[in-house]
Amino acid sequence: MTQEKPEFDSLEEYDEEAFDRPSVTVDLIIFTVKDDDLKLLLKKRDSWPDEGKWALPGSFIEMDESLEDAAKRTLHEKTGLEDVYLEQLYTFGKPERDPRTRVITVGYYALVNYEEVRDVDELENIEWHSAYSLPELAFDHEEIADYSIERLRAKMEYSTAAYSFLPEKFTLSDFQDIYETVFDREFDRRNFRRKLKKKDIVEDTGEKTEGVSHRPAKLYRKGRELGEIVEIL
Amino acid sequence: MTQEKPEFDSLEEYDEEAFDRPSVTVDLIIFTVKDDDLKLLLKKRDSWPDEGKWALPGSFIEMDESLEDAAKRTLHEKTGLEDVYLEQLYTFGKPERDPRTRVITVGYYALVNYEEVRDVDELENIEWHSAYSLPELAFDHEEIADYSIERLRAKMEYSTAAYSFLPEKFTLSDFQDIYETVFDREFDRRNFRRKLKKKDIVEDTGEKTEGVSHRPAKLYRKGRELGEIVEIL
DNA sequence: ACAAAAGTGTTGGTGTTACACCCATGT
DNA sequence: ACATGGGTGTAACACCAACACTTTTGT
Repeated sequence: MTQEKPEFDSLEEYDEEAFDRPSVTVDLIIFTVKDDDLKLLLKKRDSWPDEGKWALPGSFIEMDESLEDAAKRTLHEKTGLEDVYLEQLYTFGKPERDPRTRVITVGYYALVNYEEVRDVDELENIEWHSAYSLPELAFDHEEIADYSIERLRAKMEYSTAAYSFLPEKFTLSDFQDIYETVFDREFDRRNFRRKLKKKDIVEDTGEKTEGVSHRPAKLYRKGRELGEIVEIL
Repeated sequence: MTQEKPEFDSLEEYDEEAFDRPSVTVDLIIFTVKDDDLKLLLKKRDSWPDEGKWALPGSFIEMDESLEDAAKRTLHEKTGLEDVYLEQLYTFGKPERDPRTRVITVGYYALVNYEEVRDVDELENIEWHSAYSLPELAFDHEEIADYSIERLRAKMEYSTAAYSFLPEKFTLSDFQDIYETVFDREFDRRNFRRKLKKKDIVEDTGEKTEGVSHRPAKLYRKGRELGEIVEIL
């Protein structure tokens, strides 16, 4: 606190003096939508501190990988997925956020299609939890999770990130259901559909759903790139 | 790369094994508007690497301070200011971004009123530079600066962050000039003013400018909190 | 025939854009 | 009197919110 504050320019001396360095991790908020519920993947902690509480999956940054690569690696370990929508959320670094040592964590959020995720039961102590009724979380992970929901909503208002939650072919109701789940409110069907079509967010495949006990719905595919900026709400 | 990848849960062992930890810094993008130009504060590097190039002011995180505190400390060192608009931008962590050692940097951007900044000439090798014609920057600071301009614009579209650039009392033209400078384009005066008034972004003080060689302008003050969310453009 | 979800248009109100002239002051 | 920037209203258009009935299929 009262020791010399090294200037950025003098990093060589800083190294020689071996000042303490913080640990740096990535933590992942892995979102999916399933059964009209927004869910995120949590891992139960098996040791001190916060043993038994649920935590966001995370790992340490390795010296030769970028932050995004670390996030992708962690995501792959937990879900078997690659090439999903992934975005840096925020960096959390209060000194007391981890009682063991100084840990700065870079949060990333990922949007995944539930059907494409490797069966999570293969992994010990990993489960999907509703974002709307989270258990008690370890460290400051509740703050991180809350913030990630805010950012997810902001992103989905003006981009096509929602494709991530859907299979290749989907109905307009599927699309709308995602929005109603994530925003936890209803939208007018006619107005919602009009916008999806006018802004070329969806593209007709010519196919229809089969085997449903009501009128079949047209199937659409994405009409823009994943994550492209378009006003949706 | 092929060594064991420690799981988050096993941090105690990780510590004992003394894996390398990255250095963590904050870098600041300190914006101001002066003479119809968007400017940011740069420091000339006086040693390897990139000696002679300009760099964003930054410093190392200390073990007992939060990221935001580190950013405030750095801002104070360079400008003498406290309590300014300050927001985390993004965290940059490519392994090769600094040739000396692994450095992860958390970018923060600050918006300051030029008149309130301590005279920068007191400090060696620190200068304001136009964001629209930056010199060659050290490290990946050009990328950081570019991204910060994008984010500054996004923020100013829907919040009152622009108050930061203005004195307590200002004219509607002053406010508009800030926007025209930051967005590098013109806005219709009547439409712009209508919105500022209708959304209570400005509040009449009853005073007028004095000593100008044209019609005096009404003086306003901020009508909302700094950084409050309101659509402005 | 009934249940279930799909599909579809119009209207009134609101907000946005584009545009031109007079006013108050200092020199 | 001139130069300089300050101040103001309106019309056309685009967008948005609210609203209910018919269609297609499976059981």
